[in-house]
Amino acid sequence: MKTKRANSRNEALLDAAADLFAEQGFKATSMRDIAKSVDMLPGSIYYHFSSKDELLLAIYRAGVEQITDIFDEAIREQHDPWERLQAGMAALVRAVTQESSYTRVIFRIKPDEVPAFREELVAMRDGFEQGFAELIDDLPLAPWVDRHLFRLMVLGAGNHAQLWFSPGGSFTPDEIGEHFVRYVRESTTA
Amino acid sequence: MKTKRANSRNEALLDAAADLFAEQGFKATSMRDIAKSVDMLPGSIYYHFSSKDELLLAIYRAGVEQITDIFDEAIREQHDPWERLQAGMAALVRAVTQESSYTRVIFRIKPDEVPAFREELVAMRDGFEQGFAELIDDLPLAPWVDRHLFRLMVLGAGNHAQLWFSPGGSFTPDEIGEHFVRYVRESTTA
DNA sequence: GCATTAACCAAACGATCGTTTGGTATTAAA
DNA sequence: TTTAATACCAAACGATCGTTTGGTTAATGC
Repeated sequence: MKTKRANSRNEALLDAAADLFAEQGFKATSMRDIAKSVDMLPGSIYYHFSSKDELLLAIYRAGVEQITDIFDEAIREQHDPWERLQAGMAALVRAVTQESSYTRVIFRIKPDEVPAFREELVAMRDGFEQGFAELIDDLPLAPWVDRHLFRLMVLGAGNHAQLWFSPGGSFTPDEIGEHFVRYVRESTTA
Repeated sequence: MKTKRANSRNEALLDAAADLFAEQGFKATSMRDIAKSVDMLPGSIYYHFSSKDELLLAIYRAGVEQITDIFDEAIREQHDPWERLQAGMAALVRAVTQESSYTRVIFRIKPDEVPAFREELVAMRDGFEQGFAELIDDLPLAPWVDRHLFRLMVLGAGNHAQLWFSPGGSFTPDEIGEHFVRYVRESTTA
């Protein structure tokens, strides 16, 4: 039985760490930074999490859960395969740019930055990308299209949005998803 | 007039630092790492470069020069706008994956990691991406295609190759460029 | 032959890092 | 009313970081 207080501080810590990791990166964020933003002393964090790496692991886990939900919800109401891809792309762009710090951490922090949990992190991310792969499996692509390469191209384009997307810019995530899919749809349709 | 010995040690330092930066990242590479790989003591590096940041700046400069050359040479012999884009894409994929450590550093180290030189680094990278923009300006695209967004999509797809490309994999950089362009060509042609 | 400069070494500096340790209020259970 | 667990604080640990300082050796210029 967990007390309310324990949970709230625990989540506050995760929130603060997720914010900082998403904005400054993992190595650039110190435990002292995190502690300060929740009004704690650095050592006190270790009552809640046993290491900085474990902190990232928890954030990653929550982030993957979030992005999976966002993604699933976005494509659920679409039935045309291309429109499903479009909705998925829009969800991806939202996730890497404006959704939550947790989802942004997934695309900002690379598994190699945390050697101790490298494989776990890769597995988590792959779990999400699997959803994307299924979307692409359902597309009526011409036989000369390599679905693996096609997925990497689309995923790369979406991931890259984290480097240039601006909330006040010319396009919303939905519009970006729409455009990107239109750019490839006719060329690759069987 | 510089002596041969000075230059060779200077270049050896840049080479070693570029290798390490490209493989481990900027923050994860210490001056002691660099020193060790050229059989020097850490402090001695400061005879050649005044700071770690300056080291990266020099590598960035050389890297942009390299990638610009690679890129220009790749598209020079092509005259059809789509084939020029294809050649440019192939060059980009080569640059971010297997070309030289210098070019890979440009796509691995983000300007925000070095606040002191952030703007210089951004300007350098933009200088290269300008070449890409010109390629896309020459494409006979349908009016509904946003060239800015189209460039970001293509650039993102190429950049992303650094995370999945394997020299012994199913595709060469040339083949990747060919596929990627084929995936968008028909859809977007006027 | 002498002075100078280039190219380092040896050693340390202060700062910051993730983390540990021991203690201390506060709360809840008995 | 005592006991015990919770949720911290205060202070420090050793390691590592980028960098500096002062000296040393070898090559070069006059």
